[in-house]
Amino acid sequence: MSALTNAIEILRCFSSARPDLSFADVMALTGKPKSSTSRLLRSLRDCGLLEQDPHTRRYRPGLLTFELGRLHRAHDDLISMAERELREVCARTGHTGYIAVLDGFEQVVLRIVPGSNPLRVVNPPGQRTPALATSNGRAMLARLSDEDIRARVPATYPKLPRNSPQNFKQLMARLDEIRRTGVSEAADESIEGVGSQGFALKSGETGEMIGIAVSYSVQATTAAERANVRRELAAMASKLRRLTGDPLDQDATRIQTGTR
Amino acid sequence: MSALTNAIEILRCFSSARPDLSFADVMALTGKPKSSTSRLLRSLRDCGLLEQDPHTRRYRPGLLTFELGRLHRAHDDLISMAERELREVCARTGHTGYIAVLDGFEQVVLRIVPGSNPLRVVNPPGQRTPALATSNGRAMLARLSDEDIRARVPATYPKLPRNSPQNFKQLMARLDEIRRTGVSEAADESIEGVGSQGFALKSGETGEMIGIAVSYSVQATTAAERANVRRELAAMASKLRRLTGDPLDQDATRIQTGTR
DNA sequence: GACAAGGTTCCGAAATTTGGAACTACCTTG
DNA sequence: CAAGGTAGTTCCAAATTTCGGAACCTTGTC
Repeated sequence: MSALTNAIEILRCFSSARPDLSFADVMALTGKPKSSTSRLLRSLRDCGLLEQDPHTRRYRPGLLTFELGRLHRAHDDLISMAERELREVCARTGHTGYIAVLDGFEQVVLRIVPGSNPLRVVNPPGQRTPALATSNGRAMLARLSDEDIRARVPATYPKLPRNSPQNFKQLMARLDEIRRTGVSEAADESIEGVGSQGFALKSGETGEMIGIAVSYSVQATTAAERANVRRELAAMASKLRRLTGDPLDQDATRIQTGTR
Repeated sequence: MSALTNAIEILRCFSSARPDLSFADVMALTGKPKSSTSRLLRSLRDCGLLEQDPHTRRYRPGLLTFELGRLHRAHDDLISMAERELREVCARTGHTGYIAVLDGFEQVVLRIVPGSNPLRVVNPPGQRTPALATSNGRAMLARLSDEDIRARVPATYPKLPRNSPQNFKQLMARLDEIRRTGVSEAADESIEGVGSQGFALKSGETGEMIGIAVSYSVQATTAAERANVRRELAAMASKLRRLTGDPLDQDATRIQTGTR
């Protein structure tokens, strides 16, 4: 196991739930002996990947990660193009928009477009959530091959919110539905009372994939309003697929909120 | 030279001026042989610290840096307290506010508070600039010991904009002035026509230091307006020093826009 | 088809990492 | 104040990685 692997293992211990860690936390989370942990933490601190609070002695991601994180946006073309379109839809509908990428069986929020309707934004950029429990997450999964999906879902199926697929079979059923209908929808999953609709967009050029979703309060929206969101998303999906050369664009006449 | 050191050396090649790099760029910038560069880039990519554009094959900071960079913000107390005060000053004066930290002889922008006056923001968060050429950068340097300053300035004094100190002696003269008068001011340095005033804030608890500045167009402001900015900053400095237990707070009656 | 640029793989020598144990520093408690 | 605990560092020989030159692929180009 290389020094870099170890370093990454430590870095991956940090999350929004645990934005800072003590020496003991890191030791427990990585299961490494004291001496190794000590040496590694010091290296990471000295090189700027971690910072240590002088008072509490706890560690947190360092200045270097802040700088590099700002540069990550260079990811431009696909994401900023999608963001531009999403902004318009959010302005028209008043709802909140999300753009995320898939990483394993989780998704990471890249951009948020706050809507005008009051709805607390609970997923700030950088937030990591199981892709199985979101509309755009499932839309992205639906575009993978079945074997790829199987490889991504952990051996022990994760515990998900009540309305999310509770096991692999239910998951595949929902993905199949997305593939058939082209619509990915979620309601009362990650957050009670919040629903969303989403789709996956894949660049024909680079093959990279992002998930785009619009989320709203289930109570505060009518069925008609949700149908309107569906139309807006379908139009956005169609336009973006054309612009980015998404392989799904081939039969551009069909309504494609989701996938195949 | 450890694997981690090499990895960091590569990561530090990225900057806002060069947000993505090719294999050859990295090789040239690090001066490492092909084989080492190849191995290292692959490791960094596999672990998520870098991403590779599938089309151009160029590398850029990866998803992991994005996530960690977001967490770095949790670094709150001192910075968010300063940001809150800065927001009020910027709202009152209409100018743009900056918060930065010192790293070697450079500073990194952490937060920006856009003013209502139209002035293009040229230093987005994450931006790295020589601290010698900004008002708050020099204010931070002024609070270090002379030997510490000497250790930070590179052996060959860097080439700076016309109005910045051109050599070590000039630099020390300006720092001494800051120490005496308590005021740090810059005009027409990094950017033509832009001036700024700043001060350094140090937490009495943790010892960490940040630089706070307000910047404005030199042409579009009167001397009276700039004097007003000075008063605003002095008031903010005084209040923040009290709140954070800054060692400089000892004689809180004096006007302290800059440092001792 | 030859060439160059860009990049990967191989391999033995050399340097680094590992982790147990001993050690230091600093609290807390009886 | 001594004893015990917690937190973390340093040491060292063994084991693992890394290093970099050279040979080897792959792709686009003239």
